[in-house]
Amino acid sequence: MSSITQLKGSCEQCALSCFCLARDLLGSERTRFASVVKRRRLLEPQDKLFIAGDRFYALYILHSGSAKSYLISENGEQQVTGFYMPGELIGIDGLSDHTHAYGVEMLETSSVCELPMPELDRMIATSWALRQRFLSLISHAVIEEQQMLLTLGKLNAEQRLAQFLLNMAKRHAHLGGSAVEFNLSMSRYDIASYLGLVVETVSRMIRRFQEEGSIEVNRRWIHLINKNMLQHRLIHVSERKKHTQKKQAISTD
Amino acid sequence: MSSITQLKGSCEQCALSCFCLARDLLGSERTRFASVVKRRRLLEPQDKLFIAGDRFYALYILHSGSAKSYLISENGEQQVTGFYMPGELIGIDGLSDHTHAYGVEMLETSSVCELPMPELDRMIATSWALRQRFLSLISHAVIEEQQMLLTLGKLNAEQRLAQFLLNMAKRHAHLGGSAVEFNLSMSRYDIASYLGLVVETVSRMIRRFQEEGSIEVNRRWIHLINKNMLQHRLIHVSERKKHTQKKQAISTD
DNA sequence: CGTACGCTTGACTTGGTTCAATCCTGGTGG
DNA sequence: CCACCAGGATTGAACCAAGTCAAGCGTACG
Repeated sequence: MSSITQLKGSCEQCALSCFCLARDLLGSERTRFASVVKRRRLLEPQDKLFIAGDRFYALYILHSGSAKSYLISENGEQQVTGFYMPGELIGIDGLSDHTHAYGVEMLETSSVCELPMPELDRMIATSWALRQRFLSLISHAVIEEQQMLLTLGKLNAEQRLAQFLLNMAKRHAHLGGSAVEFNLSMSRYDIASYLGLVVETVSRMIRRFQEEGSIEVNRRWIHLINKNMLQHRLIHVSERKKHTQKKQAISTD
Repeated sequence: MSSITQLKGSCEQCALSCFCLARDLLGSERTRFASVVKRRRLLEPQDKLFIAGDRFYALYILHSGSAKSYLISENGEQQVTGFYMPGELIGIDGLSDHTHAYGVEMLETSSVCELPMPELDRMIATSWALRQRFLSLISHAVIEEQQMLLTLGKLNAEQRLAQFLLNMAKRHAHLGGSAVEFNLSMSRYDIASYLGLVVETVSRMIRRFQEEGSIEVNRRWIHLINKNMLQHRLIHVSERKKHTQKKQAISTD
């Protein structure tokens, strides 16, 4: 297949290297890191980078495009557990027992840099900067997931969507895009699954935000007109609930 | 405070070392690991090992007792994000930006081994076995959290509690305890928060399991009489839901 | 001994799901 | 070029699982 491109030693020219695992590497270390990148794989929408149960042998950096990770529940439903954007590390679920615990599927035409674990491990051992960066990225993934546990555990549908949109905006901005206008690469079904909702609820919440003038939407194109209104929802409970909370607040001395 | 005990070089005698970060270390490496353990801290119930925002400087291994990690939501509610049992690694949320992202609070009188990061990092760099074990534990934490995202995203209250009880049983068994009889160290409130439910719902689900004879409960003491009945619920939809579906199917003609 | 707190229980309410119908829109083939 | 179709997305109506509210129980502890 022509979906494999040899790109050894291309990290120096890669515009993404200021975001990815190589971010903090200088001169010779960056060159050495480039040699760890075995190849760059080109993938189409719905292509799977790996699925649950696959043998783990490499980590990946998403170079372009986007992807989702997902688990299949015991009764066969798909639960989306995360979305990946360029520069992000994919595959750390395999480090535990050399078998992937979840699957990763591309949302659009994408390319990923493949980092075979033996080579990467050797460089992690010897490069302090890479080791710090690597641990930092893993730790960040843990924190993001914890945040998501809070989202699923405590927030209502409206708040979950607001959080999701603000998070997407932040990540787009981080990559140099607009912080208020962007295209979602995932379907409403993926968003719903990720947020622990059904697709109808997502649709209704989007409409609600549009009607109040917080956002403008056209299919997958999103324009955040008033971020504050979205942020406000995360802090304050919806109007109806407020006076019951006041009672609790008084007893918090 | 007398809550600090100097225990340098005690890993060799530690019964837990076959579970913890030192598991795969042999002879001299294990001795060296013992010197990384700066001290063992003794903590009382409700003591905080660290809270969100604290500066990160060490990782910890829970030596005895148990703990919970938690986040505080923007409107001040506590979300329990995980429980720790002996041998488990605590504090990886700090590796990202040297600040703890969540808090960890003891559930009972506990002791933790403190591993200052600079020393641990040096050993991770030089010991292949420790590095593998370390990455494995972190990866395991990621997988556990992903599993929890599925739990919160797809399972109903009954299934969440069943999953929780089976998971607790498995972890107790792993530590050499009984797989069917154990004491929970956390309150119903913590369980409810962890499972994204309210305490009343947890109470009702416990009663439901007792009434059907799956479990026996006395305060925090749990006896799993019929694990299969609990496991069954994770795969199949509850009976009550089934026949309401049937009823609807009948009334559709 | 009493009181505070963890836990349980019952009655009621509701946010989000389910079911069903319809509307887009992009791709395909005649 | 248009007709057709499939799958994503939206909308409305009805329902129910879990939350809320309120009351009461039991036990640990000062």
